[in-house]
Amino acid sequence: MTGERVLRADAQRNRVRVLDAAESVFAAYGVDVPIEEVARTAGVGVGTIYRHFPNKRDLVDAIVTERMRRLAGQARTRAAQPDSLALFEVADWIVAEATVKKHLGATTSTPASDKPPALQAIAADLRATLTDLLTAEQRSGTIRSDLEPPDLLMTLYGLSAAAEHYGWDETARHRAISLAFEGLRGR
Amino acid sequence: MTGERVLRADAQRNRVRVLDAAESVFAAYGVDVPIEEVARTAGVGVGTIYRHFPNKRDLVDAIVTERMRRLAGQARTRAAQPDSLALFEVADWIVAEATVKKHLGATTSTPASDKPPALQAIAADLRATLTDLLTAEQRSGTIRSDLEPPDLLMTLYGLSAAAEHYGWDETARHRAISLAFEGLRGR
Amino acid sequence: MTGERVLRADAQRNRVRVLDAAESVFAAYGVDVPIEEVARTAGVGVGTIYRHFPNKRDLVDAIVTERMRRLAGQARTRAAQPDSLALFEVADWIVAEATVKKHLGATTSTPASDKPPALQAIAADLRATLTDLLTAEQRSGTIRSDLEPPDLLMTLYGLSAAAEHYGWDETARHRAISLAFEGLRGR
Amino acid sequence: MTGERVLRADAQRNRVRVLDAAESVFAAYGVDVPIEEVARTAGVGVGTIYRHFPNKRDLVDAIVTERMRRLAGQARTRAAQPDSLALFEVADWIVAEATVKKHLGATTSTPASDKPPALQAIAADLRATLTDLLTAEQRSGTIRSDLEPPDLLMTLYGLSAAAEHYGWDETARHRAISLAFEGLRGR
DNA sequence: TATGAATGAGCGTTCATTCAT
DNA sequence: TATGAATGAACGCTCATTCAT
Repeated sequence: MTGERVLRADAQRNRVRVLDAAESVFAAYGVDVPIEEVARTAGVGVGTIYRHFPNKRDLVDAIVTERMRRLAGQARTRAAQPDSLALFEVADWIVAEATVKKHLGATTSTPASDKPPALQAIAADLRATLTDLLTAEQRSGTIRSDLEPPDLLMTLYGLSAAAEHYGWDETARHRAISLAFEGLRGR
Repeated sequence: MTGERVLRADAQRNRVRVLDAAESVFAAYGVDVPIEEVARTAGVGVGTIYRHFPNKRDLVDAIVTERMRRLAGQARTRAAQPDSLALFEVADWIVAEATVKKHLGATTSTPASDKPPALQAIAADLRATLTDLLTAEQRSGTIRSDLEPPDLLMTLYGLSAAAEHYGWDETARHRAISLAFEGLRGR
Repeated sequence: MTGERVLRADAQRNRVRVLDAAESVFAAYGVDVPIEEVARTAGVGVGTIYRHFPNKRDLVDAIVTERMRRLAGQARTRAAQPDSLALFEVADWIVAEATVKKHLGATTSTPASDKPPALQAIAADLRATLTDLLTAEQRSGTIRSDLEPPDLLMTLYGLSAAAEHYGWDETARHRAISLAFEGLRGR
Repeated sequence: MTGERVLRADAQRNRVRVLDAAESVFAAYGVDVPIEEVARTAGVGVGTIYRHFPNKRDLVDAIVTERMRRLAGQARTRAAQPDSLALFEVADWIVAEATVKKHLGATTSTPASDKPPALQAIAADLRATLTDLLTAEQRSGTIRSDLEPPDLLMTLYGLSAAAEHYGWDETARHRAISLAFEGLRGR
């Protein structure tokens, strides 16, 4: 039993190494990079990757899910103590994450029926948090009351896509988000 | 001479068929679709495609260039008689075009040094037109004077990406653009 | 009838242009060069080439046949007035011809059952002439009497292959042939 | 460690199978034969070939290099105890090897700048050995003193080409080499 | 269990040959 | 009849996935 435990720990460490390697490799060269490259970066054989992730798609989804989980958690925490900056900050985190081939953004903003259930649940959670933040801002009058959650989501999607495309640093990101929020704020 | 004309006409028709097929196939399945699929859709052999376009990349570029040429032309014409709606309309055309894998948007908004010169020139032309329209609006006070052309381009990029992702119809598109422009307009 | 004659003359001219183009193109880039390249060089369409030569192989054979015909003719003429230099001179012509991918040499020296009858006949004629010259030299004692025609042919083949490979000029060619003939001459 | 060894052994066996298959297939049908055919003959998938040899050219070069390495080694050993038969024997080995599309001969006799460094080095070594043998024979007066190494190389090239073309057996080979060497020997 | 060698379907591209003009 | 556009089989090569070790 202890032996099994040790093995599990080993496997777990490998899983993490693969995930880390995949994340950086995909971010750098796109998801079309061969699995072999990920294996090389992770310092494991391809077989090991396939043991943890039945196919390439699953690996990509796992990365997205992980990133999203982190994001959704942070967002929920931040939303627990809402203030006038909360929505902006959460939006900033989301846009900042927009790297790995837009996959994150894409998954954030739609039910995405072809995504694994786990991911869909997390995305739904994030959307719920965003909706909460939106409602709060509308209640305090800082965002136009005629906006719907999808308006916010689509704005975040556009910002994420642009962030990925232009490779925005923090300054550029803040400027862009501010500009977009100006529109949401209304007169 | 007439004989040559006839031949040309035939080849030209095939070129157009290929272009049309490629446009719809790429739009539907992405540019990673096999050339063979494009050929099948066009009702020609792969060799015919390669006769007209030395390689796949050139085919994609040709589509983007064509779309962009149309757009840049329309935009320039519209910009010749500028009024308070001109920028919005041009933006609407651009966002409406956003289909073929975001390539159009991507090319509109950056110098994209790896694109063929013809495309770069057209993109530059479109950017110039947009800058003109922006300046005009700023002069008439309908757009914040502290905005730079890149702010407009990035906004259009984000909108285009979202349009492609959500598959917006005209109504959704207008709403999104209005919202974004609200931000550009300022208080 | 006259009209037909004119047409024939036209066709004949095209045939020659194709043959000339093919000869120089094949010599320069090898027989693997696309037919299209030959057509371009000849200033005709590929269809014209295929009208004269049903397939690529036939075109190559036609060139070889033509070269060989010239060679066999020259050789026969020279052999009509045999002297102590005749064999050397004929050998020199043959080796000098060795360019187009060794095809000439290859065809010169074997029955080559997969070659067109016309070519085989000419090759046989050339071989006969060489045999005559060999016999004459043997009779006058300048070549070892124990040599058989195949010994001569194989020597010429080797020299031709080397000529093609090294791109010998006249000087190098003469030196090599002299050296080889020294061996044939015997003590 | 043992595990690694075993794996290596397996891969090594496949490498050899591929090399053997390629050698015989290329010898039989020429190097233009599809890689697929080599794979079929070796009883492996094409991917396996490409795992061992990045591209077709490398496979061909590997075969040539291997043959040449064997040859250069044998030659050097034989040249260490030179006697009046040494040069003839080495020449015989070289000519006997002349199969795989003349590539071997071609590489033996020229610097061949487009060949891999390893092959060039081995070819240079073989040439050096031949030069040594030539010099020795000249010193003992069995070969004309006015001959240069290139004369010998070109003779071997011609003999190899002929050997490949005619498919000489040992008897024919010996006769041809003797004949050629007669010329090198001089009066 | 981890490894990485093996597999083979699939892709981009070429080019001999055919055929509409 | 000459033209060159169209065809499509075939090739070199890649890479997701499987499997022997």
